[in-house]
Order: sequence, then structure tokens, then C-alpha cells
Amino acid sequence: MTGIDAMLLARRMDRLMRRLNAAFHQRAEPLDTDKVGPLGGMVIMALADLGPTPVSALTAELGRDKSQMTRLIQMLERKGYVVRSSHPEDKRVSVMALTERGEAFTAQMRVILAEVAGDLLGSLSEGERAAFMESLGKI
Amino acid sequence: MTGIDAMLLARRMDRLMRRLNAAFHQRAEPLDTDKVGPLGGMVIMALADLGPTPVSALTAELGRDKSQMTRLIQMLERKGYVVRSSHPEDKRVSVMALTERGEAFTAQMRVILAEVAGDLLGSLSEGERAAFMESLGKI
DNA sequence: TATTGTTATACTCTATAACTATA
DNA sequence: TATAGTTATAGAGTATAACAATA
Repeated sequence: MTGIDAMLLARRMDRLMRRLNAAFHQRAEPLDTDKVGPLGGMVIMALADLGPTPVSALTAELGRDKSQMTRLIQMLERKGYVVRSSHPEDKRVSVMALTERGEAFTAQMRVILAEVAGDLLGSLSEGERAAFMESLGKI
Repeated sequence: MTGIDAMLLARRMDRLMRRLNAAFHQRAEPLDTDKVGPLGGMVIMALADLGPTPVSALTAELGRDKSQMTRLIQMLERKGYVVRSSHPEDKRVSVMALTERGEAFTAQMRVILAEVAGDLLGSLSEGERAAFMESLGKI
């Protein structure tokens, strides 16, 4: 017994994600001159938070498929946002890191995301916002 | 000043959606013998909540593109989950409704969604869950 | 044998624009 | 002229399996 309407939850989550994506892309697309796309942006954000990271760890962090990650990384590398280096102790793993260009892109994204989050969470009180973030972290 | 880390929020939302989708599809896919797919499921759920609804209203509710909705509805109609009827007062609009088969599918989905929601929200207290749902509704 | 990452492939979802039929 | 819905099409994201290199 959760006491909540699971179907309503699913529909609300879906709506929220749709709106978040729409709001974000509307502002981010004009700046995304290299077309790294939403998922490319997610990879860059994850690297910004995590620092240099093996592909496998990045894949787990983002919850995507490893083959998808391969293609995404190749694209980002080609466009100069990330670099790969092979792990000194295990030649199978390659470690991803942001380039300066990747860092600059991250800074831009932070600004946009803050705006979008501000708009989206504007209807919540300070306390509700904090509680929402905390619950999101626990889930 | 929202007082929250917007990039962390974005990454957490993305992760939550990925996990929710993965958990749901894992359980729903074996039952989805007709391959209505995730979005087909969303359409059916929306109709279950809203009752008979014009295509345009459904499109707005789900936040998808109207051309996407057309194809989705044609697929669901072909597979016997929904029926269309033209609006008596405006011949341009067609009104969607669930068939018995659609209703039966909804009942199955409710069970699965309740399980998934239970798993996912299991780490929150009753109060946190209610607050989370409420915030989701306000946003 | 197991794991890291790559390639190939097929499918679903998304976005845009041009079109029709009614209003 | 505006709105509801359709068609066509291209692009992005996803899932799976088979594979090579290294452990």
C-alpha cells in the first residue's frame, strides 16, 4: 500500500519530463551549434560532475546502453568536447575527460539549467523545493 | 535564487525516468503482446483517466506532436484498443474512447504501475511520498 | 572465461512542413 | 482565415546481439 495513484504518478512524471525537455531545448538549441544534442549534453554534465571517468562507469551513471555510449563519445570526441585516454593499469578501459571546450560548454549549460529549474520550480516554496530534491535523491 | 543545483536536478530527473521506464518495461513488455509500446500505453492511460476525448485534447494532455498522435491512434485502433467517432457538432474533430480491450489493458497496467511505484518510492516515508506527489502536481 | 568497448542493425520516438476538410 | 487531423520524411534515442582485445 503506497497510498498513491501510480497511474497518476506515471502521467505526471511523463508530463514533467516533457516540459523540462521542451523548456531546456528551446533555450539550449540555439547555443548548441555543434549539435551535441540532449544526450551529448547529459554525458558532458555527468563528466563535469564526476571528473575523468571510465566509459563503463559513465554508462552505469547515465543508465544507457554501452553501445549507445560508444557512439555518443565518438561524436563528442570528434567535435572536441571530450578526450579519451587508456587506463594505465587496464588496457581494456578508456577514461573520458572534458576538454576546455567541454568545460566551457558546461558553464553555458549551468546557466540555462538554472533558468529552467527556476521557472519550473517557481510554483514551489523554498521548503517544498528542498524536499523535492531530497526525495529525488533518495529514490 | 532557487537554492538548488539545477544540474544535479536535471541528472536526478533523468536517472529517475530511466529507472522508472526500465522497471516498467521489464514487467510490461511480456504482457504487451500486441506491441502497443510505451507511448501507446501512455495514450491508453490518459484515455482511462479522461474518458472520451478529442484527439487535440489528448495531444495537449500528453504534450506530444499531433502527427505523432495520429499514427499512435491509428495503431491502437487497428489493434482494437480504442475507437474513434466524429464529433456531432464539429465534423473536424474525432473523439477517442477505450474499447473493452483497452479497459482490460488499463487494468493490467494499473497493477504493474502500482508495483513499480511501490518499489521506486519504497525508500520514502508515507509523508514524503505524499509531498512528492503534491509537488509533482504543482510543477 | 569474464569484462571492456566496438560494430551492425532494427525499432521507437520526435520534429517539421505541407496537405485536406471542415469551420 | 483559422483549426482538426493526416501524410511524408528525416533525425535522434534505444535495445540486442555478435565481435575483438585484454584480463
